[in-house]
Amino acid sequence: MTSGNEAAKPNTTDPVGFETHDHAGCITSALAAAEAHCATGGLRFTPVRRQALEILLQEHRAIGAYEMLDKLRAAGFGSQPPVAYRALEFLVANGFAHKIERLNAFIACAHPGAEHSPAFMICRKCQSVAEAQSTPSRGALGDAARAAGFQIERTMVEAEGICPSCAEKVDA
Amino acid sequence: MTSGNEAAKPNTTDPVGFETHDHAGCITSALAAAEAHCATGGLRFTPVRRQALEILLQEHRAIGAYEMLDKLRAAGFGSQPPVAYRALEFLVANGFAHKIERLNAFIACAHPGAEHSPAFMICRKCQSVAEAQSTPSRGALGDAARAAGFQIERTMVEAEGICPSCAEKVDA
DNA sequence: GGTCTCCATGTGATTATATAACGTTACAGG
DNA sequence: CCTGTAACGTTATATAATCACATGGAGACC
Repeated sequence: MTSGNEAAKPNTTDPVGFETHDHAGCITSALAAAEAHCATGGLRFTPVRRQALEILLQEHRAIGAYEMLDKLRAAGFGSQPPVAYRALEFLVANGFAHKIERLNAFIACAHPGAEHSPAFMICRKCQSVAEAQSTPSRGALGDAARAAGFQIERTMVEAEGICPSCAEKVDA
Repeated sequence: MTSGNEAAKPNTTDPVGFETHDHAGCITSALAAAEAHCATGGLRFTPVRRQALEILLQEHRAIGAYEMLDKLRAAGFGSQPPVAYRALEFLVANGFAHKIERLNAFIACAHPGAEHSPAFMICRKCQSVAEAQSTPSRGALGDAARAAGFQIERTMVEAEGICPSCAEKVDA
């Protein structure tokens, strides 16, 4: 609410999560993209899976598997942990969501469809999470991996710190 | 065992974990370094903490808190989870060990004393872990953080893939 | 249409990981 | 010696994740 730039559309490579945006629109388009991707790839975008993705998109923050389970139960689905874990596993496996290892929590992908290796910025005050891009194979890690003969398949990058919103609250 | 280069001493910035090295020596020197650091900083390098670090150094791999607890119990210390978690918390807080979020496990720091932001290479076959350096604030993530106004305090970089040893076993 | 198979779902039970809360003990400083 | 603080040990509990098994639906195939 500190600015009135709701007309500013972030492009798909911007970090998302610390700024206002067209929320209803991003939910709709992400769901549509997921549906299309599933149809193309022969994947089954079942009701639980759709609901789980919609929950992640609505919350727009990292939520734990049990919190997801509560919401799925409230929506009329099963009430045991595997229900949530299986839906989340599907979403993560297909790039619709990511797991934040640091928080043992899950968040909707901010750049659905695009091939990317995500990096996350996690606020240690308010726990909000923004997704950015990382360049895993470049830089020191890539050099070390090549030198050691290690074949990188996937990288997790999670930065902990203070988000702009919390920074201006405390100012110190 | 594929090479006889046990005389080759890796320098302190090399990745550690996928190659032979002077194991007894690295344990001794790491314990001494920890002791010295604690004496300097007024920290208490108590028996449990020392034993915990020695266990991590001996194993030279990532071990879970409960596995650590078993070993501490065997060494005559308390047998309840907080015993292990507190020792590990101390070691991590003071840079003697790191937590591998991906594995919910802990590993002795390979570059004790040095200020560094570690990056890990985790083999998905044998679970071995090597520590390298990362350059968090450089590259795409640093750019995104600056653009978003996010103040990075700490970064976790964990790469999953195949270690050289497992790679030559399967060859595919 | 029948039926077979595969995959997804739902459930109960269990395992794994981590922390809360509290009393006791060791130790440094006055 | 007294006192404050930090570390330790224990009980109990919270949180996270998986196992194992039964049911059911959608598509493939005849």
